[in-house]
Amino acid sequence: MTALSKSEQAYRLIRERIDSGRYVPGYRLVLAPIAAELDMSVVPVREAIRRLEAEGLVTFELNVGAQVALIEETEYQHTMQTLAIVEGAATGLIADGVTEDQLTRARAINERMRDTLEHFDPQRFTELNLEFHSVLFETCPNPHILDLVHRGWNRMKVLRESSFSFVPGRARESVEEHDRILRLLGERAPAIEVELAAREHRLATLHAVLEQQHQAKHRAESSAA
Amino acid sequence: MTALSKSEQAYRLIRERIDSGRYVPGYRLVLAPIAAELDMSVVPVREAIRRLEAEGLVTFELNVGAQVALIEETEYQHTMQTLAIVEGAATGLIADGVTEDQLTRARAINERMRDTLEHFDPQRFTELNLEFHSVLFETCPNPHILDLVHRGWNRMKVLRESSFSFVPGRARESVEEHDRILRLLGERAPAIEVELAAREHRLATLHAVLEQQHQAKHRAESSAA
DNA sequence: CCGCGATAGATCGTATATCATTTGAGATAT
DNA sequence: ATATCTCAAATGATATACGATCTATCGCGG
Repeated sequence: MTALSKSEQAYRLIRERIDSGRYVPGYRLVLAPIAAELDMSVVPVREAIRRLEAEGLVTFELNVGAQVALIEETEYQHTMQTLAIVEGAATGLIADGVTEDQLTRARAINERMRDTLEHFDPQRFTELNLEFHSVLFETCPNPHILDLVHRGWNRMKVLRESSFSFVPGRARESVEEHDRILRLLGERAPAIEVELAAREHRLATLHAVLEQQHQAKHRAESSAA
Repeated sequence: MTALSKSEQAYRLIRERIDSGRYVPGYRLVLAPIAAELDMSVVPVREAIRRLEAEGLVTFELNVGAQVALIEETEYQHTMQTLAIVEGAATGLIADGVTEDQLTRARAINERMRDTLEHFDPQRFTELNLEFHSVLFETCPNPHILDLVHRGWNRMKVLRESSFSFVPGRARESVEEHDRILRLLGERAPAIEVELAAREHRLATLHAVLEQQHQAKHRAESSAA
């Protein structure tokens, strides 16, 4: 009835804790305590950590051990840029086969996102955002691309909690960009157009965050002077 | 002096054998014999196989074991399509920062490819092709995208050996498309233009292979009738 | 003759034990 | 005071052993 190997259990636990931020970047994943907590030996825990390593969520050093992947300044940029590319591509790929039902549901989700703009809840907004894109990706014919999108999302989960805060006003733009993507899909625009719109959608968020960081830095410097 | 863990040794051995085609798709990776051959216990071998699983080179089933990933008809398409997207993106990203030195070396490699067209050697051609793109990717600022490209190449290694043969005439076109990409890069064309050219380059190969398969199938059917 | 259940062999999954490596604290010498 | 050396504790890496699970074969009953 378990149908779940111990290494799978360990994987899920560690993964969940990284996602939730309980294991922050830099946290050392020591085998023995984790194994003890899960009431298993270290062997399955090692396997779980190896999987996480292959996914880029933890870094590893021979005879030293694993720690939750650290994020450099540029890491966020690269992840977002990559996500923009693969998410854009995935959206472009659905352009030809998107159904009216999908569009209807996506529109509904986007309206709910619009509603939340009044009493804004970043957590909820992010959830709805994932839902929005997930609905569209349902009919993506290329599972590889979808896999890359999901990897990107997972990576973002780690990054989000760290030092990258929310950008005011970006949510509203985001909803409008969703409108635009839905409109393009609805009027059966060329796939490349849809792709680039989706890509820009993600890149716009990246640029907004970078801009905000730049300004925050500038403020800090002038106040220090 | 070893500086190499056993699980790493196991990983490399298995990986090399998958790449070289010695372990064909469907081949069952049984722990004990591999461990015996490498003179180690099964534990590091398991870890190695887990890594390969995370990379998609082998599939895994609980309590049954691992086998080299099988390729369905559509798998090749999806892999090539994904590779077209990420390789295109990577090429687009270098557009702004490409150096004259890179272009010179890439041109030289492409000329060597042109030379091999006379007495054609698919193996050699593929090597040079990788070299060509590698030279360009040297300055790619986004390591994530590069990683995706390499994953794609690895995946292709597995697929190439299987059932997807060479397409006559495609090599010459390929060299010409390389010329085109180099020309765009040389005249500092917009990144998106470079990206789409590189993407098309890869997609053209995909379409050529599909077309050839379609014709082969058609021939088989009419001769059967 | 075919289908189904029992059984044995193969193989995987995990625990325990041991060896190897790293790291840091304390001692010692310069 | 600082640098380096030594050694012990912590931790990772691997081997071995055993129990669990699957798979294929064989025999039995329909």
